[in-house]
Amino acid sequence: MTTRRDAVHDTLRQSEGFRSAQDVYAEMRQHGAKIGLTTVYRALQALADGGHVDVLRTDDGESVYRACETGEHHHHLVCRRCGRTVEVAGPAVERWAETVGTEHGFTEITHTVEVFGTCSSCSRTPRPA
Amino acid sequence: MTTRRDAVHDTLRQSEGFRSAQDVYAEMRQHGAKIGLTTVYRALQALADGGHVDVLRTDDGESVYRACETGEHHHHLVCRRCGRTVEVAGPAVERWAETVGTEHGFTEITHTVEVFGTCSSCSRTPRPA
DNA sequence: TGCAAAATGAAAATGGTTGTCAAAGTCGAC
DNA sequence: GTCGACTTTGACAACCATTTTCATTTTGCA
Ligand SMILES: [Zn+2]
Ligand SMILES: [Zn+2]
Ligand SMILES: [Zn+2]
Ligand SMILES: [Zn+2]
Repeated sequence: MTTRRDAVHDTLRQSEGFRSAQDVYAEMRQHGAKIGLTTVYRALQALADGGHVDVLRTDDGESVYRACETGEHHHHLVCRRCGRTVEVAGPAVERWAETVGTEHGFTEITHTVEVFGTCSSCSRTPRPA
Repeated sequence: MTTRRDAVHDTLRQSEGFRSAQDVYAEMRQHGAKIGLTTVYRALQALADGGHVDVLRTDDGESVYRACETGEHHHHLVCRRCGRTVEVAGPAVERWAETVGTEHGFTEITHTVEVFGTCSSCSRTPRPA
């Protein structure tokens, strides 16, 4: 029953970085999969809701997904050129967020933290412009 | 020449939290301002590009803007209920981001950090559901 | 005053995402 | 094995924030 969802999950697992719904859809069709775009969107949503994949928004507002190794809370170091992504932990950041929120009387504190950069492989190739 | 842009900036300054382009447009019209939606979008973009206002994306992909007090690099503690926003500094986070990026061979490191919570005023009102 | 360049905004286009709904698949009950 | 209730699927249309177009002001300046 979850064949489609698993297929989407698998496709995501084979990707190095974050991929958009349209990316995943295109790739699956490329590999001969018989699936609709709507279903890909639904599968990704379900996977995200269930905490099986991570989601974030690109600068241009697109949602991108990634099947991370660890199920625990973590953040990402993403290459802005090629998308290569490294999962990173930040105990100091976790504490800081909690503290700063509490200090101002806020409760139920959450946070979003992403780090971007140019990876070593990409910084070797000629500059963009 | 920058009359419109200043008007948009002023409207933003009178707001406590982050506001969307449509919000700003609606409020300006409410107050009798003669301005088009396109111009509001352009003004906000220009202000953001010039570093005069901060931008971030809501969970549903909308861009929201805020005229912050300080021009220096900072982050935000935002009430997810009423939008009240506090500007916060996080030297530890700045260092952590730089370090974690460098450790993995990344250069030109940037980061996005936002903290969300329920402010003391809001946590006094009855629970949502 | 004259006019080229910049700003404006109404309307149309864009594009990712979600809603609709009829067709296809699932599965236990009989 | 068949039937019917329920779920899943996906082509297509609808949404909606944002961008593009482009004709019409407005501005800056000689
Ligand atoms: Zn790279
Ligand atoms: Zn964290
Ligand atoms: Zn609040
Ligand atoms: Zn910072």
